[in-house]
Amino acid sequence: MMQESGTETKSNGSAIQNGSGGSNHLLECGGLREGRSNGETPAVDIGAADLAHAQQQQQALQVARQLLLQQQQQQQVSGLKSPKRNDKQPALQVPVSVAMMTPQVITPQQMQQILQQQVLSPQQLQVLLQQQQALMLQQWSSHFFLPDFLQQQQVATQQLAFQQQLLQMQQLQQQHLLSLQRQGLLTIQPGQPALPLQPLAQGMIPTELQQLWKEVTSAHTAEETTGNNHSSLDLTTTCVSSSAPSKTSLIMNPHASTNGQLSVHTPKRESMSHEEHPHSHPLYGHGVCKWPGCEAVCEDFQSFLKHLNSEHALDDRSTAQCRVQMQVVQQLELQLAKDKERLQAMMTHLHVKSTEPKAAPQPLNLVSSVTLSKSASEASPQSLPHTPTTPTAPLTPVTQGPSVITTTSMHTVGPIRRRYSDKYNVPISSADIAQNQEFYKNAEVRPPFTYASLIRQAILESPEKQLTLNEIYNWFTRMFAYFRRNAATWKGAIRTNLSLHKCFIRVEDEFGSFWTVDDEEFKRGRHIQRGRPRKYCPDENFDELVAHNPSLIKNMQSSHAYCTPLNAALQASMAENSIPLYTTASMGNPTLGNLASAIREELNGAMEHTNSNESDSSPGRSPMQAVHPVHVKEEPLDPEEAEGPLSLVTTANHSPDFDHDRDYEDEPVNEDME
DNA sequence: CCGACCGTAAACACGA
DNA sequence: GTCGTGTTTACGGTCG
Repeated sequence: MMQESGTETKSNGSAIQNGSGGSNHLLECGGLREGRSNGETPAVDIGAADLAHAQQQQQALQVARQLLLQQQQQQQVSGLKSPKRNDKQPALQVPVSVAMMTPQVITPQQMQQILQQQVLSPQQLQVLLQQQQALMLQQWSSHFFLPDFLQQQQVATQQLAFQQQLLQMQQLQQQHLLSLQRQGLLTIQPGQPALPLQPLAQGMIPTELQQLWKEVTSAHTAEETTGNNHSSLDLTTTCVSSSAPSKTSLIMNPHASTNGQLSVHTPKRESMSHEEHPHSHPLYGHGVCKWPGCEAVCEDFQSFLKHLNSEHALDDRSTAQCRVQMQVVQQLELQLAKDKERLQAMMTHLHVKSTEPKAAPQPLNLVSSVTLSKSASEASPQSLPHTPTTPTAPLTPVTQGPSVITTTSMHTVGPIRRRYSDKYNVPISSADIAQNQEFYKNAEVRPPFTYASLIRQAILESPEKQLTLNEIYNWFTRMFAYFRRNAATWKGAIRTNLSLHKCFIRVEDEFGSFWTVDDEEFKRGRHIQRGRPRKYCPDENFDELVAHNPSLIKNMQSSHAYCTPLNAALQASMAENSIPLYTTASMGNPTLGNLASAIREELNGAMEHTNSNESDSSPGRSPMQAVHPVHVKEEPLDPEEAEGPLSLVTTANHSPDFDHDRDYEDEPVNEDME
């Protein structure tokens, strides 16, 4: 590849020898064509936003987790009369009073909906949860309003005797236990199945229920004191490398969370604090009773216990509060599970993007002998992107090619060989390549883009929207490890594509030639029909003419470029594309800039007049000729008309010289055949 | 099956 | 003559 710099040296005075991926512009900055010689793509920060979202999500999850922990503590404590639990104190306290001002009442369903639909920031989540909690507590404590389920519950409890209350409490606790079981917070021992509890309990007498209650409670407590339950809740570091979790595994099952190092801080310290601080209690903090809606001031722990036993004894009110607290916890858990799932998907998604390249060292050894088509068929079972967020998406080892992740659309995953046919000739977005930049840079995987698309991308990525052939080569080798081999093959393909595609415009100046792209033409996807004479202009006289006019582009498309006006579509296309094409070139490079300005001016002038079909061009407009060349055609509906028009050029140029182009005389006919 | 597209290889021309 | 560049053609495969 080093040898390829010869031409470039000629053109800009500094060789480009960075086939392995160095930064071109540094080497080229001294050249006159420095502006356009850089095909380098600035590193795109593809992951920043995603990571930010993931971080935010994780923060939200942490907050939710903290809230959930506390809620569970409160729930457990409020629902249980076990003496063991009285020694415990919550490590976290929710400032319930903060949110009391919110007048709105959000039903659990609404809250759940909100929580499910949105990714809340930590602050938002916290505020929302606090508000909701506060509201609910207010409602229960005042008995002004209760949600339906609560009303039913309360009516039921009011009609029940103490025995029934016990039964209800037992059911509540069973629900709680079931919930905890689902979450993996509670390990049900073999001899102590929890599921049969429900039918069992219904047939039990209160004393039996109480006994069972105590057993379950103690089991729960014992389980809790180990800290395992809490550790299972810690999501901070666990989800990166794990595969997409199933719904069930999402629910914080400690047995399922084997893949992540469980963060130690919160859980164990909490449980230890409970053990180590006998006077701590989840419902007691800062001298205040933390019973939902209570906030009674208790001078010391003893008075708190007294208060707790007196004011929050087992009655319908406490039961209702407990139940509501359970609802809160459940919703938090649900939200947590969903957020965790979301985070999991996000992390998996980002993980795939960031690490897959290295994880797939020899993803597809399509390198050498396999043809593009073969690789395409192997690599891409499908041609349309699908969401990477689906659990199935990420890594399918063998057949998988690169994971293409689109940010804008984060949706392409897998080896997608994109073929940009004329019908589906959608340009590759910068993101398409950029997002997988690292992958293709490191893995010798054939990019699922056509040469034309890649060439276009290379050109468009360049500051000046123009590259020399050598720069295009460099871009390929720099951006794709795959193109660091078999140079002859793909370089030949590049050249062929440059010549073959209408969208690529060769521009020649005094320093050499470079290639630009007509994006509109590219989107049209038209190729120059094979067998038809094209850009090549063997006419010696013409060459002579070009020699006298360095800015003249050689690859003028055939004679009709000089005798027919541009069609409207072409004009629009040119107006859109040509100016940016040259704008940057005109800056910072005097010579080329002048040339570019001249071309642009000429082009603009031509644009304004082409509709007239008039040959308004003057000899002085010669640079202009250079520009249109290639696009001359292409109104599919009316090829001939499309062909026709372009008179920019000048009678003067329309010299006998061009008549030698008889080879191209039938071009319009051929194009019509398109 | 057909045609368009694509990738590849090759031939050829041209200029340095 | 060699090399880089550019064009054109042929061929086979894929895909709609």
